[in-house]
Amino acid sequence: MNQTIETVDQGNRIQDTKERILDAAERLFAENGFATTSLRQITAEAQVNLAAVNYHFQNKESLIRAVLSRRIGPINQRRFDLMDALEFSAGEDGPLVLEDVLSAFLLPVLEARTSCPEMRHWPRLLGRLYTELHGSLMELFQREMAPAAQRFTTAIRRAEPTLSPESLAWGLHFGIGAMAHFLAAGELLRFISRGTVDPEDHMEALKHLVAYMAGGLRALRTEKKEAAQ
Amino acid sequence: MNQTIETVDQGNRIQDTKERILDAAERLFAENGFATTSLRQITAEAQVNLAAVNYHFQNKESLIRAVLSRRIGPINQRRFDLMDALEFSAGEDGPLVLEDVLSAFLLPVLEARTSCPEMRHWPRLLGRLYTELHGSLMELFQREMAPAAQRFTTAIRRAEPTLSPESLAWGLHFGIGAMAHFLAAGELLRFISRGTVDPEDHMEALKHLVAYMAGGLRALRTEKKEAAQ
DNA sequence: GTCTATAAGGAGATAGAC
DNA sequence: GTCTATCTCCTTATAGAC
Repeated sequence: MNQTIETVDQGNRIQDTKERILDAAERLFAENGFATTSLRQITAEAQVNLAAVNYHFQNKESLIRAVLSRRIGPINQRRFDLMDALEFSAGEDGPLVLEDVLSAFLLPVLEARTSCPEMRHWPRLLGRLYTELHGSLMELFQREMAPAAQRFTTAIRRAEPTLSPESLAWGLHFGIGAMAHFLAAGELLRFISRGTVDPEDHMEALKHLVAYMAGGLRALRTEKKEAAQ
Repeated sequence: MNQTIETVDQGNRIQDTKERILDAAERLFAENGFATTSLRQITAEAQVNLAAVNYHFQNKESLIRAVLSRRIGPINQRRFDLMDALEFSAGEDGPLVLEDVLSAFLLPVLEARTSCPEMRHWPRLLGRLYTELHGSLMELFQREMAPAAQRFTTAIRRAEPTLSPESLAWGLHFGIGAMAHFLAAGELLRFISRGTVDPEDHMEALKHLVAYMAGGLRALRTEKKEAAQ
């Protein structure tokens, strides 16, 4: 057999076993979830031996961690690059536009869906993260996301200074939920819209998601609306 | 043993085996997810025999369906009652306030968390539904939710006539995501807010969620904002 | 309706040859 | 590094006594 040497990926480049496992795991975890995906499915898809998983990664949980870590870094780097550009053009104390900040947060995730083919499963995987994550994985995720959370919290407060810290927390949480749900279950949009909306169009998604999150956040600035009835 | 007769629930009322299984399953599914919860855990928690699950429900998937069906009906009934009241006081062609409609949608779910103790796990379970659901369960859910989706879509359009059907679909999807994420992972709010927000306060949650969704939806009415830079 | 006992299979993980 | 073979455990589901 010796699949390691014979098998090539779609780019005609030889992939080593470790990478193939990560790719297969990423796809299957995204598709079916962490708990329901077995190592056997992964090794079958990756065309490697079952024992290779335990050789390269010690166990299933470490594999999950490795799948996540591989992507989080580059995504957040891209976010930070976009924020660098925004803050540079805004100057030291110039205004920051809420929509721009939200775009810098969302664009790197949404473009991963289409830009490079090897990352097209990441968005859905990210969407799963928030509801399927338990104990140690949650800690890993929070640790890796903490710098980004800090920076975007600060940036949003600069864009909307009248937003209280508590309201910002609520709004951020809701926005992350909206994003995650779209990433994990975007196909529901076809059902809701009766086929008139295409969730694969990620520029449309970005436009609507940014507008929605900005409008939602701004609505939390003052809570002095007592609705009729 | 004969646990069926000896065991009583917190209300001093004798529960039968079937109900105890449903209660235990609801709690454990909400806590740990569908896939990772085994029937053995459920029967242990319910203090019934393992075989009872297969006697009362044919298999695990049917049990999941039963857990879901038991709650969806009453929740949607409560939603419809609230909408009846709203539409009655608004009259035939009177105005409908977006916040009121959203409250009618959200309140029955959020109050389930605290109002009656036997439903306190439902909200989190509902939150899991959207990302963990596969094939046949998704169909069941869509079928049971279709009437509510129809009615609230119509009501929101009446409250905000300038919202296009497509934008409404996007906004509804995002709002469901925000709600689901809060229900399933509300504890993250403690992390995001550094302990200043209490996700268990469901009146606060309703207030913020309604304001956020209303603001987000209204922001989708016109997309003529080209953000600077 | 409820129990015991067990079937039948899939899971993660490892030992040891190559 | 990669393979085969296997261990051990846990899962769902069922057969049959009571």
